[in-house]
Amino acid sequence: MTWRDHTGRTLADYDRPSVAVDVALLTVVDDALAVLLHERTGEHETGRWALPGTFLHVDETLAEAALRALREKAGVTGHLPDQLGVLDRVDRDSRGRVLSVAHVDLVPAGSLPATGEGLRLAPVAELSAGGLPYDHDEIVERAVAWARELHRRPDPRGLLGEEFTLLELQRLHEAVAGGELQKDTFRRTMIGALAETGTLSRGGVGKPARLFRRSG
Amino acid sequence: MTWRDHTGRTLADYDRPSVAVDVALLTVVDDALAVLLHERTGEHETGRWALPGTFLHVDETLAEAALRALREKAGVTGHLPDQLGVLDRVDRDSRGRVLSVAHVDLVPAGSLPATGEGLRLAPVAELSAGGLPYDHDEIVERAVAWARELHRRPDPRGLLGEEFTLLELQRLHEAVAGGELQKDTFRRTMIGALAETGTLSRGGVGKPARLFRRSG
DNA sequence: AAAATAGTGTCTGTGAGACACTATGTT
DNA sequence: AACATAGTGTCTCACAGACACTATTTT
Repeated sequence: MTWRDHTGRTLADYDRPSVAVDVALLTVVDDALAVLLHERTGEHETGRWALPGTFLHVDETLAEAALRALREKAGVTGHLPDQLGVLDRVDRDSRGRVLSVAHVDLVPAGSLPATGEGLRLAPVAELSAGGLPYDHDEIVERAVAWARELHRRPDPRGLLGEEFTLLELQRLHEAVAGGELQKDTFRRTMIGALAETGTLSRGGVGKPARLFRRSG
Repeated sequence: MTWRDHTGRTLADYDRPSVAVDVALLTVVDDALAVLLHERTGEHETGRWALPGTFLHVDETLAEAALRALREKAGVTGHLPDQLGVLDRVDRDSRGRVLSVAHVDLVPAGSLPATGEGLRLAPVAELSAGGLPYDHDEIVERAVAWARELHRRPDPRGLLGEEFTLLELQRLHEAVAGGELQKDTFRRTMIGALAETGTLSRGGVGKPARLFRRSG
């Protein structure tokens, strides 16, 4: 039995907006924070780079749609983005009324497919205003702020793998923060959430560094 | 000219979810944080108290829909809620696939219409789990967390009016925080964002207190 | 020996938290 | 005088930031 309102109409009788999801998938390459873009195909948009996105189907959750967008548009699997918020300007999409639920994740560069072939990792520091279609510039801006807030803890998304030196951890955090950090302060703020493995790094110049893993 | 995809379809040819907005309108009454509820009317829901909400129309923004929900369901005007996030469980609404974009605001109790008549201010501490329909319990929970984070600054929403004593400010912050605060610490953390008016409170017992207003 | 990186001792400043005291009004 | 509320001096603790030093490795 279908629900009807006081005028006998069902939900299907009312005009509805479309709902899209867009995903800002962040990673760190060459000590710089970057976002995954894919090249659009279609009549008036070839050559346009944008965030992976898709329309929400009626039988899936936002998280499922975000996963599907990553898989279909960028060949990426294995990551579960967080929700950032809804972009709702009435004229944000020329195809009609489309809400976009923005998502974000921060993942190891090694977990992404090879770039080229309509796939690109763009350093966020080099994105100019207006460089992305729709309001994707705003999504990236909010995604970067999300990542910076997240990085009060040591490598919360495990971009470095299980074991790492404090210098490696600091380089990662500097890439996300977008600036240099001081090594003694950094060490003392992070050390509380790290555990020594007991082994030392090998193969570099200078004094070998202790290896740590995340803890607490 | 209407946009068409590669199969010649327009956006209207695809099945879409409905989008609702729900608003957790918080206030402080009797030194306690409370949320505005209204009584639903309709066949199977009379007697059910819920957050004010409505369906998003295709030609309005989420903010406009939130304002409309407050006006039509609760007779409240003059407040602009913030967006909290999207609730998207596939089965959250038995009428069909409905996303809810949750909103929140914190307003002076004096700016609300009289309660009674299907309108109620429920202290959030007294709401039991499962007491509200849909996932409105979760919305209220997130709204309270939002208000607590907001209250790192003195009375950011101006619930006290222009001038107030530090004790009045402390009582407000205790209501939002849901617990007692220490007066000397509270004074010193807030005083930097306050300016003295130069006048004193009148009419109470004990030493008259200086009046302050927000600044910086 | 020189260079490079790892790691720490220590000083300073800030700010929260807590205790106890002083100050000034009403009853 | 007793009480109630306002306001502050001061001690402690924790932590961020900065400087400079020591430690251990490679070249």
